[in-house]
Amino acid sequence: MGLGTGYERQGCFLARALEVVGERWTLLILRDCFYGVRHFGDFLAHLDISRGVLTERLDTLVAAGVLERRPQGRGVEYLLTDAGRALWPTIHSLSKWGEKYLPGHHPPRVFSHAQCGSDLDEDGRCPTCGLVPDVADLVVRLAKGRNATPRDDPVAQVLRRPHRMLTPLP
Amino acid sequence: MGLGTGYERQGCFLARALEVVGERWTLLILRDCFYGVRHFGDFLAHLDISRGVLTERLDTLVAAGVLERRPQGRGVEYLLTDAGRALWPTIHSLSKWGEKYLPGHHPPRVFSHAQCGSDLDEDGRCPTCGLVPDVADLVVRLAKGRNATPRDDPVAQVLRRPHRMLTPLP
DNA sequence: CTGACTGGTCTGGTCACGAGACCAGTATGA
DNA sequence: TCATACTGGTCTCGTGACCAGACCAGTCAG
Repeated sequence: MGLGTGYERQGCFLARALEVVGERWTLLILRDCFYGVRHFGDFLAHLDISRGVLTERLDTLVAAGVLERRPQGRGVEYLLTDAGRALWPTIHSLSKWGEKYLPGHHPPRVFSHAQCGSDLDEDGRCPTCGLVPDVADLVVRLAKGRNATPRDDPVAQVLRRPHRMLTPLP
Repeated sequence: MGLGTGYERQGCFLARALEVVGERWTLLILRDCFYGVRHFGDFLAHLDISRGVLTERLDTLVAAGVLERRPQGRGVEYLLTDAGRALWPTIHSLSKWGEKYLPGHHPPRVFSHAQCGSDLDEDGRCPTCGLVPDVADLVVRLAKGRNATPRDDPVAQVLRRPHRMLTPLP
């Protein structure tokens, strides 16, 4: 769909935001970016997304200034820009909403403040420091519990152990 | 798509949430619910959405426990449940993100705390009270500025003046 | 030079969406 | 009492997005 997904006449910034970030897969791609995924092939393996759609979404996100595309070594890196990082509160609150109100057959991921080790509360605040830490200062880990059908790609494997957000992954 | 939008293997509550709330139009429907829209016909007039899709989205939201469907007088009312209201932080933060990082040719909507009259900050907090007010205690208004192509349905007309969130609209 | 790896493009079938015609139940008014 | 309008839908058909998988081009290692 690219830009102008049919929400033009809404005259509303929620609609504008959804033109960039509201398409199928986009928020999951960004979630992976926060986890530290940077390469085309890793997105492909971790999300069950088709190549064509992944290409299109990455292009849209780069065009919108949410990701930066940077050739590197053998390959290409996609990195969150400041605008991209600013989406963290949205992603976190939607995740927490799902955890609270929707049934799921898998353990949630927990975010903790790297400096003091406390788990964040529902609003993303560190209960010890009282502040909302920067995403780069968070560690994700999987809560205890059995996942019925765990994935087995390289990204999923790294994410079984605690991992510092935004640091390169596999 | 209904439930099971193809994100099943993600084992992640963000994906679960997106199965309910991540399809085209859904968040805009919910935005309208927060504004106080309750009737099929008003959603239809305010969003440029097709009848079939609107029907399907409302059904999905009711099935997921986000909206409640209640026959009333002549017609039917769709009301936010507690789970539905809990989506406000997500919608607000995404809106604010769009306002800050995306170009738009229209004035933003501003939310203020009804009790003390202060405009909310970026995190949805009332700078005077220091707390995050309940959505029901907010008033929306349109910031000053010209909208290039304003809408002219009944809902849009009411929303030109300040309006208490969640109170019935047209 | 060859083979493997990465980041793609292209294609063909399927499924979701948009527009608009149609319809059923309930009030309302003459 | 019957015609009319209003509300909340359903149905159909054409178009476009998505998925799976084949294919491809550039680059680096051996």
